[in-house]
Formats: sequence, structure tokens, C-alpha cells
Amino acid sequence: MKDEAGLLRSLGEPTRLRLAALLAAHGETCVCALAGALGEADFKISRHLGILKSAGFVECRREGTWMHYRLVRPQGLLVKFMQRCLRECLGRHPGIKRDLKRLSGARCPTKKG
Amino acid sequence: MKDEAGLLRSLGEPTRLRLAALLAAHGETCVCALAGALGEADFKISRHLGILKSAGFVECRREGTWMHYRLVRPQGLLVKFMQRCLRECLGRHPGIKRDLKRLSGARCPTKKG
DNA sequence: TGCATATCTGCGCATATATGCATATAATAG
DNA sequence: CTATTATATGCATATATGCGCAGATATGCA
Repeated sequence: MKDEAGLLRSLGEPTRLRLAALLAAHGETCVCALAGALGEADFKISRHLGILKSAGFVECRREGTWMHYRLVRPQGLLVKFMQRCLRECLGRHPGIKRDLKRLSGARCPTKKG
Repeated sequence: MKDEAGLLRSLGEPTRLRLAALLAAHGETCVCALAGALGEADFKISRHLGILKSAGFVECRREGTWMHYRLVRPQGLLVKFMQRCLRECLGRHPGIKRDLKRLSGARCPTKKG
């Protein structure tokens, strides 16, 4: 019960919910792109991603200097459910759509490709 | 975004998650029965139900001295989704099943019928 | 009116959480 | 090695949250 509540609590904060929804819609993304899309400081985004990671909702992969975050491959029913929720409920949200638009427009300053 | 996060945050606490899951599985229930099922003080249950109500997730109806709480008829996509989540993900949870068992065994002390 | 039951709320306290800043770590390029 | 970029973390502070207790409110009944 505590784990389940902890998972929901981790999503129960606007910045983290936006982040999770972006990852659900856009797939693996690096911190600086997420920070650009949300218009928030890098260290703030990094903190919140860390919290989502501790909750077991996202995982990360290093590629050079960049850290790429993505939703975990769901092992439990609740995680799977909430990932679907992000796509089906939050994907249409105006705020999320705006974030997504800024995300696709943004490029990591020094990244190649 | 703030409303959505607030809804998830309201469910992101063990006692409230248990309460919501009980209401999802058992339907309308009065405070004292819920308090009995969870083995917690009445005032604590009342507080948490109030928080779920402020979040727009439950509503209540007075019947004499008793206050009956139930899940709202979902108007938004997220609320509907989370109600389904309670039934499909939490309904099988051992802790919730235990609460449910105690709920069906409990009777409000002075209630008729 | 007076009392009992059910529920709610104000208060104080302890803990948790979010934030901004500065700084630390990690990786890469030169 | 040094500098630069990307990301993470320690710290201080402000705010929020959960808890227990006492007391308030609401309803019903004699």
C-alpha cells in the first residue's frame, strides 16, 4: 500500500506530472531538452526526475554528458495503468501539448545529430 | 495541470488510497464503518475523506447522524480513469482485501437494519 | 431541554517537501 | 591537465502535510 501511494504521490506534483506525461508521449528524452520544454531550471528538473526514479516510475541511461530518461518497462499493474493514464488522459491536455511542442522544437545546444 | 496533480496527490497517501479503494469496491459507506475497517480513529478518517472531497474525488450524503461517502460520478477523464484503477489495480491488493473483509463484518453500533 | 452518538474542526507539533543557490561530479574536447 | 558542458547534490529556508488531542457541531431521542 505504501509503495502504491508513493507512486501516486510522485506523480502528484505539477512539474513531475508534466515530465512524466512528456516522457510518455515523446519517449526517451535528455534532461536539458525536458528543462527547455518546461521552461524550468536544469537542477529543478533533475531533482524531480530523481524523485520519479526513486518511485520506480522512470529509469535513465547515460550517453556521454547527457542523461536520458524514459518511463520504465512496467512490471506491476499500477505502473502500467498509470503509464496508460498519462497517454490517454494527459496527452490531450493543453498544457502538455504546449510542452510537447516546445520539446520537439528544442535542441540540446551542443548535441550532434 | 494543477488540478490533475492535486487529484493524484490526494490519492498518494496510504490511508486515503485505502479509503478510495474501499469506496470503489464497496460503494457508499459511512465514516464509522470505514474507520472500523481501517482500524483508525474516526477523526482521522473524517479528515482524509474531507481531503478526497476537496480534490473532487468523493462526495457525501447525510442520513441522520451518519455521513455516507461515495466516489463521485466521474465527469473528467482522469477521475474516471483513476476510479477504474482503484477497482482493477487495488481491488486485488491483499491489504485492501483485508480492509474489505473487515468492512463487511463491521456494523455501525447504533444503526438500524 | 438534556443527553448520547456520529462527525467535523482548531491547535500545536513533528516531519516532509519544494525551491534557489552554490557547488560537486561526470564526460568530452582541446 | 584545463576548460566546458551536462547533470546531480548539499544546504538553508519556506511551506505543506499528517497526527493526536480536545472541543465544536449536528442529529436524534427521551
